[in-house]
Amino acid sequence: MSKQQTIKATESELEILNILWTEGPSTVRAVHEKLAETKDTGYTTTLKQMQVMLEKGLLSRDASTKTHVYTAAVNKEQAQGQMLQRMIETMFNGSAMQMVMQALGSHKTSKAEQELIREYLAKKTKK
Amino acid sequence: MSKQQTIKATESELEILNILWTEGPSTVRAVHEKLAETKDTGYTTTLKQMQVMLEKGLLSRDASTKTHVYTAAVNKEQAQGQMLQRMIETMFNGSAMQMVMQALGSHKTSKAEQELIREYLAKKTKK
DNA sequence: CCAAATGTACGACGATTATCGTAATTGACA
DNA sequence: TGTCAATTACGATAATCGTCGTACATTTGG
Repeated sequence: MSKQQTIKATESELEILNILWTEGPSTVRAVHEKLAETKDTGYTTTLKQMQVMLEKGLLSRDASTKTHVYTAAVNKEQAQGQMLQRMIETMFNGSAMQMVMQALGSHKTSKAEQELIREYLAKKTKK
Repeated sequence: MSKQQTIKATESELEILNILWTEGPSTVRAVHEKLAETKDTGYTTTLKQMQVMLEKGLLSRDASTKTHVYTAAVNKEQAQGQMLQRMIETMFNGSAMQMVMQALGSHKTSKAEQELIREYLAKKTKK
């Protein structure tokens, strides 16, 4: 069991990881098509990125058929937690609350979202 | 008022920005000393980074005296908001709640912190 | 007034990123 | 079974990052 010390990924890599996390094991073409919805880069770019990510241990793949199938090799929750933690440390002086407040205060977070968060916390408190 | 389109900063730059945000206008030496508490790089490295950040418009400076004084040129709340938003979009499928849940679920977030967040939200709800 | 000491400027270097062109491979099917 | 369209492999390139050595500039204390 290769314990992944610290997960380090760039913005682009995170995008790819997220696609794999939500879509499950996918081909390069599938990932690329998903990416193409928001950005405009060539197929080989995506391919290369995923090959590099494989090298780094961020992805794994099944190469038994012509069209390889890639899978996220890092745990979603763990990766998210680490990213968040890093952000909290470098930008919010280590305070998760400051970060949550910023997230809730932002106009980009909808009222509905805020309401959901409150409910979640209420439930968590009550338990 | 030069509208900063999108604030883009690396991890290192964020560290420097955060120091300036909390300490206020500072000299390179002051920033470097603060940085030295956690990392171990040379003075000129910090200097160069800050010069690059000046170039990029992330910092401004008063060079009227020998020892220049640098100031964060980007708004703290705006920068934090953008970073958060980007993270929410690329890693949490656009859901702030998913992010908050992850942050609260992490064992790195202390009970005390969680309690504070609950209080904050309770107050916000009551109002 | 001049020599340390303290700062800044400049540029270089290796590593990594994002991007892509082109070559090699392979599997399906006519 | 040979061809062709799709896919992967293999660099190459330009940009950015983090790092620092070294040269140049400027105070300031003796």
